[in-house]
Amino acid sequence: MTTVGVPAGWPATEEEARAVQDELRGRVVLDEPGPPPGTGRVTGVDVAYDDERDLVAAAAVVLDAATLEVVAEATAVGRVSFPYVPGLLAFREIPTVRAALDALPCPPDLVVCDGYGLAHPRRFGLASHLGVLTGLPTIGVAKNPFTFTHDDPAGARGGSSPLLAGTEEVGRALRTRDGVKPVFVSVGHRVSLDNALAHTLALTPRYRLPETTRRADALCRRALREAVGTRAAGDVRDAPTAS
DNA sequence: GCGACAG
DNA sequence: ATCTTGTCGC
Repeated sequence: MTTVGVPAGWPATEEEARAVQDELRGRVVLDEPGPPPGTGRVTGVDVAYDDERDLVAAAAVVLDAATLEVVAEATAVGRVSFPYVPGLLAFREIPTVRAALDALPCPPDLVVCDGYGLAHPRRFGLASHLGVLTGLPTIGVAKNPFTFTHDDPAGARGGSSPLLAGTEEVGRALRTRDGVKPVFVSVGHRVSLDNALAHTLALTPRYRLPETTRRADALCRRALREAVGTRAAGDVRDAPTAS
């Protein structure tokens, strides 16, 4: 199991983190359609936290895009690299997520993130940031509309409506299940919005959330439990004998 | 100034 | 994200 420390030079303040976003934002590629939905492999990434113990666990799960069966998976555990600040989520998740991706035995191809890409106060959310750092095509599928506005999409699966920052479309609210709250899709890096929506629908044959994020969520929680269990056992072993 | 705010 | 039991329903 890979263990990750906070990378050298990682931003320590909100000001530094925002400056990094402003600098890297220009490297996002928006004029590529990305891989065709339903073909090749699609990787989901997610992270679970134990702030008390300063632990983060990340998982990367590779699915066959046609069958949605698991092809490969990897996890990594690390130290919390940044506090949760709306708009700066990437600085909290990326080091451990990258370690998990690096630990995969095969190329990640398209990466589906649990959060946003372009739909971000500075148009550089987690999915875009991860895409720029890895060079991989990425999209973001979030569970909440963040600060953005949208009309309620048509009630049937496939219904969508623009996700708006003022009048600018930064993503789409997409209904993945009939009559169920939509998910919020935005482009990360090297994928078009229409393609991101098609991928999201291809990954939701049964549940609201993409199979990629469901699998990654389950795996990173398990990895965190195991890491905590290991640490707790060590603490007990190393602790002074109680009276 | 206050409240909201991906995970 | 995380704290948390049972419960209603397909």
